[in-house]
Amino acid sequence: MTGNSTRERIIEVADRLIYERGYEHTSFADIAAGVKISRGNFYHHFKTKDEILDTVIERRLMTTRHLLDEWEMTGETPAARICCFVRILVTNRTKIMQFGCPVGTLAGELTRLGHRSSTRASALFSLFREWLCRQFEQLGRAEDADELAMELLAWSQGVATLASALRDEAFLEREVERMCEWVKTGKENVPCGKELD
Amino acid sequence: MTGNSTRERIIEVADRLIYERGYEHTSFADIAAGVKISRGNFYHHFKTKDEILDTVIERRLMTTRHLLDEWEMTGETPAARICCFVRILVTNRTKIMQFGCPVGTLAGELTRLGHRSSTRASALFSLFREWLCRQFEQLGRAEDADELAMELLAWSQGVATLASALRDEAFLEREVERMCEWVKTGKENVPCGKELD
DNA sequence: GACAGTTTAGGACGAATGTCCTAATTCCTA
DNA sequence: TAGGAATTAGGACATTCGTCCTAAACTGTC
Repeated sequence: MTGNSTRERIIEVADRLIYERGYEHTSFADIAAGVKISRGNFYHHFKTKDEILDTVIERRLMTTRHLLDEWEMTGETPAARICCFVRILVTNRTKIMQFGCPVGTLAGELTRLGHRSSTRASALFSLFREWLCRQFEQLGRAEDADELAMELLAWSQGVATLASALRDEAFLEREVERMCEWVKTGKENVPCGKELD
Repeated sequence: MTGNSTRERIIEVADRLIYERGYEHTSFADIAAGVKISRGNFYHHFKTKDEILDTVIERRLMTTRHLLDEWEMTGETPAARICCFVRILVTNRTKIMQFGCPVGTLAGELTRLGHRSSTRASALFSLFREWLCRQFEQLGRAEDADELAMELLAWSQGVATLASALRDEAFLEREVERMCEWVKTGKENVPCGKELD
């Protein structure tokens, strides 16, 4: 039951593999090989594959809550805190370029397959949504805070998807800057500073 | 070799199933059952699973080219043509809510798995990108046309992902309206018409 | 040192997978 | 209409999948 128990190591490897390969494409054998235990041992810790998935999702929810709490504690301005969120795209750009956004890909896969746990996976989005919503409220946008939160979520999702598919890391970095600018100024920094006619 | 040949029917069913379940999660047996032929017959038309995938991708590329050509021929203004693109989100909203964007999900899956055909799948994005680029050029934004195209692509991708994961069809419809507004006015219609401070 | 409970390894299981073979049937052409 | 090519059905194949069982090894307690 210690932090480095076999169970904990299984969850860590499963978490990584589910991100890198997707849930359906991650097998018991893959995870067991990653943890370096026998497949039989596996069943002692998790009775079904879905049970691992649920555990991984709950773990991600917990990790995300802690991350958001940390950002909230930093004492910076609301705009700066929102930029913390935006900049995870840059921080994790190597993995995002390879595997996409961990939140979006899992929620997408489970929703598409009509999996029982798709709701819990999507709850990760809700976590970010509500946190962003609070930040926009503190920024003086109480009336439309949730809409702004959804807008920023969608924006960052799209950037992750497109940068990964088109292998365009410069695009990812450029868009992160534009998002931060948008948060600070409230205006979209249309490229080249022109208006569409 | 006619239009309704077995081969053509296989491609159609494979196209649909690959969209609905993803490539790895679509089996020979699934497709064969959909076409109502034996699995053995299958091998006469396609030697490997990857061969079907390639055929489906090429078919999607062709279909998309025709679609874009049609939009280009309608003789409307460039802004109206761009809105044609944006509104496919609404037109296909039922399937998008269930299975996400067909372009983004396939490109994402293949990129993540490091599949040989990921580049061709991403070429679908390039098709839209170049088409949008041309429209923005005709709209008098030659210098930053490509950046605007990427921006709109990312925006629509994010909206599809988020609407599907959070089962929020109203969000999808609202964002489509905002995108069309953005194309016409060149300004982002920030919710509630306020500016961030 | 004996014992109970936990953890582990190894493998069995039926089902499903992608691939491939063979033998029928259908179709077109000479 | 006869013969050859194209198409089809059915199943064999090795492998992998999630699941589950059993027996050995380990752990801590009296």
